[in-house]
Amino acid sequence: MLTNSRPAYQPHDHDRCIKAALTLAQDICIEQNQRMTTTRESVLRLLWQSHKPLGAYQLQDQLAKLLDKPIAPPTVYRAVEFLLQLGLIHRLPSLNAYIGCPFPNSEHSNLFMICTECGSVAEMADNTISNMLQSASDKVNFTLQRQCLELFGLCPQCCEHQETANNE
Amino acid sequence: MLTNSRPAYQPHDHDRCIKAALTLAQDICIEQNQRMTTTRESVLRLLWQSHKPLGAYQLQDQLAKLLDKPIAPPTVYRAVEFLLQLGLIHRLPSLNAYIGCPFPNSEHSNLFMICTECGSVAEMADNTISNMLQSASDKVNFTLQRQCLELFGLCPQCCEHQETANNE
DNA sequence: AAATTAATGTTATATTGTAACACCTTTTGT
DNA sequence: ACAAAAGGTGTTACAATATAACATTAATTT
Repeated sequence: MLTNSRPAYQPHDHDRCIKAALTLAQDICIEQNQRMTTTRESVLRLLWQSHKPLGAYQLQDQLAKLLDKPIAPPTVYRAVEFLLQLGLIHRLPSLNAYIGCPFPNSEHSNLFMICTECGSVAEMADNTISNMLQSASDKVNFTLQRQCLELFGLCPQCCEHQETANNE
Repeated sequence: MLTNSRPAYQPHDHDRCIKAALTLAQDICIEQNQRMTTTRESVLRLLWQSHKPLGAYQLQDQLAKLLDKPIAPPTVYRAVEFLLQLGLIHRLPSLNAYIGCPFPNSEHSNLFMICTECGSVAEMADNTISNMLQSASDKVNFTLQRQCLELFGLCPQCCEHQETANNE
């Protein structure tokens, strides 16, 4: 099982997270003969700034500030599209938002645990689950190509807070 | 395992599907002391018309024709909201679209198999999968509340078509 | 350096979803 | 049966998300 639930949910040296993600992204770009431009890298950096997903228009605002110039929606969507195709980020359809992928170079099943309280998102990749979905698909003759699994609930922190709140 | 993949993918007496769904919806409304109005029933009927999901504005058009009067977006969204809350329909976040739920009164896991070719959607409920997601959540201390699982691929028909096309 | 390709800027607009308030219809209590 | 209350719909306006089309600039190739 592959997951970033530890770092997503707990305090840690996040600058290292970001740096690692950006370096890896660079490598992947070179490998695939793609260009990691300033805009694209900035968007990726912003999506790694926290473990909470950002919408396109939040990205627009933050990108405008970061680059200190006006940014129009297409710029954001293009960068996002590029990063999606390289598997460097994911789109969370139920939130209309985007988040950095913690393991971009490994095949995985796009399983997200979304905290309904604080909005944090952790990703998990689990072969057992993938295999099970594959065989469930087989059973009904569905040719599985790709998947997006969104789980909603409470992250460890928020769950604890709620419990203590209830006990008062 | 509970699934509507057979009827979703194969020709069948769909009028009976619709009728059954509407009757069941009526029962659930009475049980929950809610009102199944003309608008709501029409929307439900439209969402059962085919095994393909409809967007809000497609619903708007079709509802306007069906009721022969102009319909504004809020009317659609209200009906949809109502049906969602009763569990009579689902929203497919990746498609911004809605579809009738084939087993509205049973707890289930919202697993959809979306054909990327023809757009048909089948739903499946499988305890093994639910349990597995539950235990995966437990492992990282995530308190699972609800889930939405979207699988993308080819339905049996479209898969077959593609194969024969490739063999020519 | 010119030609080509890739990326970005810019404007306008399409699509999806809501807020707010007026009006009507059904239910409830007397 | 009637008034009051609650629930549902109509209407207008607008917010939020996403894309099309074309002009311009930057990078790469020849």
